[in-house]
Amino acid sequence: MPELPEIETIRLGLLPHLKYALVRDLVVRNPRFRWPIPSTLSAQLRGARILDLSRRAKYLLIVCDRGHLIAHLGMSGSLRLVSGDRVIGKHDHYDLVLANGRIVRFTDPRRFGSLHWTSEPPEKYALLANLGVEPLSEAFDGEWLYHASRGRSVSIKQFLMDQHHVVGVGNIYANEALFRAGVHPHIPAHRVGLERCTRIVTAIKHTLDLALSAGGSTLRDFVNCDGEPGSFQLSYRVYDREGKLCYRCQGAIKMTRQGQRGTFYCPSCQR
DNA sequence: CTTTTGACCTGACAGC
DNA sequence: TGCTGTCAGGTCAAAA
Repeated sequence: MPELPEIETIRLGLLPHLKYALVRDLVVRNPRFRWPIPSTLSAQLRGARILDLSRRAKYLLIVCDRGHLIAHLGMSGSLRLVSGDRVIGKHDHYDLVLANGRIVRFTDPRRFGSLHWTSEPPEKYALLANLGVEPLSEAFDGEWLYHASRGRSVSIKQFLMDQHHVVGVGNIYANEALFRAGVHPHIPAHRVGLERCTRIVTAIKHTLDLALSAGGSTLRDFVNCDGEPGSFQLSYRVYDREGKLCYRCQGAIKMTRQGQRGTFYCPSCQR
């Protein structure tokens, strides 16, 4: 499923094809997502000029001359650039048709994705307005994490996964980053000191950078805009490795559940 | 205010 | 073989 590096990979892949492209149409086959695609959107988009692509958290922002199209890929969504004669699959829910006949096709078996439109500045849009700091920005550092987590009783892992604090850190990266930082996922956030906060931040940036520089990782069924998996085989050190041996200490990886999400960790390497 | 739980959806897989 | 049940995931809304 796409996490932040995967969205960024898709953005970079689509950018040369979409920048300054003219939108011929938006074809919606199935508007039923978490938020329905407004029926008026197609008409609004016809003839629009795409100026740029940007990203906020895991939202892809398609900057148009008359507003912003905001796409979220949920957990099973993909955006692929296809030719006009490509066969339409069962889960191909909408097409952004360009004037040159090429299509940006959204496929999402589980329909957790969504498509939004706003003519306001995107940062004012309700779903984006309360998002936290970007994990790859300079603002996100050990000091920031330390101060932001004071007085918070939730576990450090759940804190990191809360989009109101830091965006773009999903379950897999949270598990992996905490292992790399040597921090136990169950520790209450307020009890993680500055030194460990710094290690966590470094580990998050490092893990995201690794996947990013390799064009996305092969997280489950991720494919980039050309329909290819990421070239970087992110070998999980703890995620989905319950009962297997820790690569560092040879102890058994443990699995628990936090907020209905699987947590994987090494009890002796993470404290 | 913070924190927890439920809901959404469907493919994959385990167990009968 | 085929049915049923459970799980995964991101993230908002509602409940506590």
